Amino acid sequence: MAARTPDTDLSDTASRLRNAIVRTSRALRQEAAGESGLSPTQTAVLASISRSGLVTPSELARLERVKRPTMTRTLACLEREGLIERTPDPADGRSSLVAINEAGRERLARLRRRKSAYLASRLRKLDPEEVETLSRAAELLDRMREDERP
Amino acid sequence: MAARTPDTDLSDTASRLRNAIVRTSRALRQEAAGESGLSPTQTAVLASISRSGLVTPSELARLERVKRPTMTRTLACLEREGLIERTPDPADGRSSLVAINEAGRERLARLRRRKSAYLASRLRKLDPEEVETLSRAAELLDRMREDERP
DNA sequence: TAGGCTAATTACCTGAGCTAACTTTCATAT
DNA sequence: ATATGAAAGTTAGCTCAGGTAATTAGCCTA
Repeated sequence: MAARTPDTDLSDTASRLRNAIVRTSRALRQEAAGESGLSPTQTAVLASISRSGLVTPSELARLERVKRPTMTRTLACLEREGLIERTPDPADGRSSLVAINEAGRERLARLRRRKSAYLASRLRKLDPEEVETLSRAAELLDRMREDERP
Repeated sequence: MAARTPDTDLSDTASRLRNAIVRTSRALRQEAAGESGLSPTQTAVLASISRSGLVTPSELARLERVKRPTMTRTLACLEREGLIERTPDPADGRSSLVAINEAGRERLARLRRRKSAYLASRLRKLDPEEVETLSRAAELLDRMREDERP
């Protein structure tokens, strides 16, 4: 059986991880402001829409773990930018279906190239083994959040 | 010699890492709102002050990679909460020196226990080896940001 | 000692999260 | 058939945390 990790170590790791994430997230936000015109939040939502195909605002809010009014605002912004389309939901008159359009796809492709450049340029300075560590960390972070059911 | 990591892999890793960080950061912010009374940003600054001893607002802004007015506001908040003290800088009349006080140290200790609980409780469900991966990832994220000199 | 640089602050803008309250629509129970 | 309750979306209004521009006060140097 695997050795138990002492709680003090876990707290320490948690604390360091938290600070690293907060600061990196801030750096990402700043980077975004300069280049692309879309914030990390907006980019994440656009990517979610792209992955989902046709999706309701509520579902998006659930995916992004954000409350519905927040998603309403973000979608309004993406729509203003002309990156998404909305059609009425034929199955539910209260709802609408959101989809990415051609401009959105292009923007997303460009963003993936340019905006990941911030992290990618830094990843490029690391060993392949360190990149692998970060890649696995990304999966772990996502998995850690999965069993939240609030 | 180590195999070169192809750029497409780097972009992919960068993209996944970015989304994971953005979403985790959001989860942390929500968690913070409930419990402790201090946001992740405020916590990070208080921890920075604690590490630094006596430090000027400008230096803190540099450490946290934030503009000075932003730091002014955050410090005002920490001061209102009675967690830090300011003394005039004997060497420079324009500046002041910031230090954590006893209440700040206590709060920080409590925060480290309580606020890391969010991450710690999730870390607890992972294998020790996975925790180790995240621990190394935290170091790597910090190192990656270090060579920014804008 | 005049002029320019730097530290800090103030005022104001934006984005992104939240809750509360409202409208419209759906589903259901009577 | 209709009344009631739940759910989707929005609107309004709050907060925090970032930013820029402009101001004030102090430092330094030619």
